Amino acid sequence: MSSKYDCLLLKNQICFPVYAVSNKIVRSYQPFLKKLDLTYTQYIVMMVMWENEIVNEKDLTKNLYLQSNTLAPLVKKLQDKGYISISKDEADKRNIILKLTETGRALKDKAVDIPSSISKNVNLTEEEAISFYKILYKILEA
Amino acid sequence: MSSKYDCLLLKNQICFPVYAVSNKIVRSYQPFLKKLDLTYTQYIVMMVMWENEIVNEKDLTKNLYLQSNTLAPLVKKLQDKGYISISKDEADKRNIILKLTETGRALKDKAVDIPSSISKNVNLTEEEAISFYKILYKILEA
DNA sequence: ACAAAAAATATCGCATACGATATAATAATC
DNA sequence: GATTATTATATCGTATGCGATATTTTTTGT
Repeated sequence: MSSKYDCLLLKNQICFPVYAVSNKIVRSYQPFLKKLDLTYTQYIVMMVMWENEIVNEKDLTKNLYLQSNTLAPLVKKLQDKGYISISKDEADKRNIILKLTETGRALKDKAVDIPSSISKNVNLTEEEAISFYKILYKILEA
Repeated sequence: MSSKYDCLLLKNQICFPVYAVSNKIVRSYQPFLKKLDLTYTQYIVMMVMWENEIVNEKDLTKNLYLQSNTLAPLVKKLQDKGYISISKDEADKRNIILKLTETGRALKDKAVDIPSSISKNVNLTEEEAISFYKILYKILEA
């Protein structure tokens, strides 16, 4: 039996499990990140900082697919914790420049074991992981 | 060149794109849901209500992979909008019973076009969608 | 039946996310 | 070079999500 309402069944939705998995992932990170005094979103900001050391806030919003009004209070917290510094670009005062501090760089060594700890719970096969990755980025870049 | 820090690169992470796609999906729903006076989370609650009409709050938390402290204020808002009613189970007063109202049921007809509007933006092939779905539920049920 | 354990929700505090609007700085255009 | 358009952040309000703790109700064990 099918009805015009079938598309509204949770089990027929593709968007819902993405949302649920995302929540689950963020939850599963929290106990590990607590040791670094980071939330999940703060952690992905730090990942960008560890990779680039000096980052324009505008680039950060693009890298993380988030907006300035989400990131602004968050990077301020990271500054308060001493992990980054915030300054204005003298050449173009509209731009905010974030710089990794020594304390922030030191955190990288504590973070390095986290990804493997998480992936233990996820447990995808190699093919699944590759396929999953491709599809996710296909959607992100659409 | 590889380093022990490679696992901390955003592009090598599987968790990050899930999080970013989830945000993107929720964002893309908002203009459509605004017409129904619903947020995304309220919408998935309504999907459960449309399917079941009468729902135990405990079952709702399980179906949506969310907690009571997230859902409690949210269902109260749905009650305020007149879409559901909230009552206690007389047989076991710990249980909260949610019931779809007529107004809530009527909303279903307005919602029925939303899923196809969204999937136009996503644009996965049939195989991709199936594979994606399987992997997501594998993670959810792990 | 009564105390202890378990189950379910209630409450609180904190940290996102995002739309909407405002403001500041720079670029473009004539 | 003054005006307009664009770009980038700032501010505000609303709605989640979640950990932690407390409270209420039921179940269990004896």
